[in-house]
Amino acid sequence: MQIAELEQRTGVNRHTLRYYEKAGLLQEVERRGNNYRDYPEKAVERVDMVRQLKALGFSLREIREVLDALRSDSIDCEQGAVLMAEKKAAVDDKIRELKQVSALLGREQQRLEESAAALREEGRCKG
Amino acid sequence: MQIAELEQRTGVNRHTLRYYEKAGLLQEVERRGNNYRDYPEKAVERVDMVRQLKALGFSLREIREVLDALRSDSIDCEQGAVLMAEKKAAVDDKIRELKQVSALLGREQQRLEESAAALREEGRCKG
DNA sequence: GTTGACCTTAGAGCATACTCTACCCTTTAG
DNA sequence: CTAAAGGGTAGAGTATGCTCTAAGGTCAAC
Repeated sequence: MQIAELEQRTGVNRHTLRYYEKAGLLQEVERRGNNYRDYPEKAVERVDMVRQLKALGFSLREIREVLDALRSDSIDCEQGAVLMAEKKAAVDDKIRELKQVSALLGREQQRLEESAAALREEGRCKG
Repeated sequence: MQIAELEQRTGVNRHTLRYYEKAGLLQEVERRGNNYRDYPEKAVERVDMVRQLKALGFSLREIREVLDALRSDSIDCEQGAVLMAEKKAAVDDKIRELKQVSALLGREQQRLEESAAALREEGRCKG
């Protein structure tokens, strides 16, 4: 598929797609005779993965490492397994931290709701 | 406390601390007669919260919104409760996504470990 | 064969979040 | 009093991750 289709299907700007390619995030990009890029179907999935990991706070560098290991034909197995384990540990840490944040936000939300209810006819919130 | 102590206790560069203050992330910073900043104890906690949220992929703007609502003496209760609910929903979404990523990484790790074991005396990994 | 919608590259510009430099003031110790 | 250590501001510089512009090639329709 051409870049316009990938842009439309992923919602990622074409300039950004070329940027990702330069950054090594998209490696299976063929060229036609006219020098136009020709993306495989899998590119959609791959770009979505990049978007997803990005939203979770990973840098492009980290995402590239993960994608490289997932491709796993250019990397040593054990090395790949170690990298996966590391990334998984990092992700699991993030999950733990986010759970704490979620709990904190939940408590605060409740507190604010109670104050709001109590002061519904008195005026402003006083925490 | 002075900026050097806060820098040392949080591990955050003093330039960055001043930058955070300008960005509205640290609002309870007093000044002494000599114009030196005088941080309260709570600042340590607050900076840690910023660090934590940042690591989880929140922008300073988002962090500021959360911290503002947590301070909750300058914001309407109901408004604060709504913001908290929104941020909590965003965090919970992230948790769900991270769990999927963690599972995927776990599967890949296992796959790579199995390949590594199988090919231990054959050579390179072939996925 | 020309118009218009595609595509290409190189490089400029922008937002965010630092990080550092320059230059000057304050405090503390000798 | 002076030197060293620490503080202040303003603003420059850097890294990341886009996002856009300029200049030009390609292709399908008329």
